[in-house]
Amino acid sequence: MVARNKQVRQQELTALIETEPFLTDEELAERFAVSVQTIRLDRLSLGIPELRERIKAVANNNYGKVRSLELTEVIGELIELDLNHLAISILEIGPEHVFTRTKIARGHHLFAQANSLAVSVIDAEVVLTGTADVRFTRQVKLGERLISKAVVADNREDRACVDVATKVGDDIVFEGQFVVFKNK
Amino acid sequence: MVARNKQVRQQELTALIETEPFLTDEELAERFAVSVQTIRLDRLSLGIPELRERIKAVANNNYGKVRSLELTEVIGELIELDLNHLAISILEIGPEHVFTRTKIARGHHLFAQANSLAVSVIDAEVVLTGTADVRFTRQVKLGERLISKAVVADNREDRACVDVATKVGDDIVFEGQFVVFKNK
DNA sequence: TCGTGTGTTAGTACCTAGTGCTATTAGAAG
DNA sequence: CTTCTAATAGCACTAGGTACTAACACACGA
Repeated sequence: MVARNKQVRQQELTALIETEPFLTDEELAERFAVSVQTIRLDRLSLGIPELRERIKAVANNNYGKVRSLELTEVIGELIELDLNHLAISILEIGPEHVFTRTKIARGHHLFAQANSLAVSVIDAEVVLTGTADVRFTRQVKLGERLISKAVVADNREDRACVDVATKVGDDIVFEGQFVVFKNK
Repeated sequence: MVARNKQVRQQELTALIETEPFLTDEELAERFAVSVQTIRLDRLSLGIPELRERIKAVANNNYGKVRSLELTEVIGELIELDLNHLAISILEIGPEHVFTRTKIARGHHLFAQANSLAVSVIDAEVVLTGTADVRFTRQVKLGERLISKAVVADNREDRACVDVATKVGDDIVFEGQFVVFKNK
């Protein structure tokens, strides 16, 4: 049996593994109705690592990722913090931040970076966002590095006003005024 | 050599695997200066699965999580959509949305729900947030269900104005005015 | 002192999901 | 008919285990 569908199979294999990375060679062989050895050769020629490596990659990715996206107190990497005055953070836009079609970052990630920075710059037990007035001034693309700077404009007993500006290089991509409340 | 440190070692093992789940029995044996077999017996009696299962668990967890948190087009569950007029979504506040200490939801999740709803209600190829004016009117706690309603107030050729209100029960917890831009 | 029990180590056979290599075969094209 | 490619098959080997058996050290108690 000569399969001139080799090319087709290899394309489908690549696509399949992208959507379902947790399939063994044996399961893949069944799906494509070829031998396990053929799948191995395909993987080899396509540079697709073995199942256990694929699982590890997913695990590793997310072991860091979920932490940094959801479980840390600040979205992005906090690189400077002068409580009640100034804070700076960096966020690198990865595939998880963008619209799949356009590769443009979703607004709420920029908001999240700025909001968490505005909250963390204030020195109080509990700080919550009250109001925010934000402008998205330029599109942010996959791979760009957002540098966000929060400056405390007004700091009273129960509330503070924080101005946040986010840049990519010299371009301002986001500006926001946050009014945050301090609870005892 | 009688080790009365068995109990201590097992406690430390449990803790270590929680913080560093990607260690083989051999590496663990070295750390605790015992034989590999001892580590195996410890894992067995503590019910700790083997390395490959631990990796799988991490991968699986996050394979679902990242999708639902980051890769979906709309944050929350879209329950009604009348393009260019109205959209409603529901978001249940889970542990991943709250500050660990206070169990209060982070503002950017409320923003994300509202922002993605405002973007999805507009019928165009590419829709991006331009400006947003938002107010967080009440704290949202772990376990509460946010019902967000987006109404298109003004819809022009190149831009639209969307009002979003989010409620928990009858309480308004978030209000926002989004100006979104349509790109061809 | 002699057992007995606990903790630890050692070793074997087996498993999965592979790698890497060497044939061998089917079938189409020259 | 030969030659090439795609596919298949088999073997030795690997990591990181499971499951089990055997042996030994040492403390404690009668």
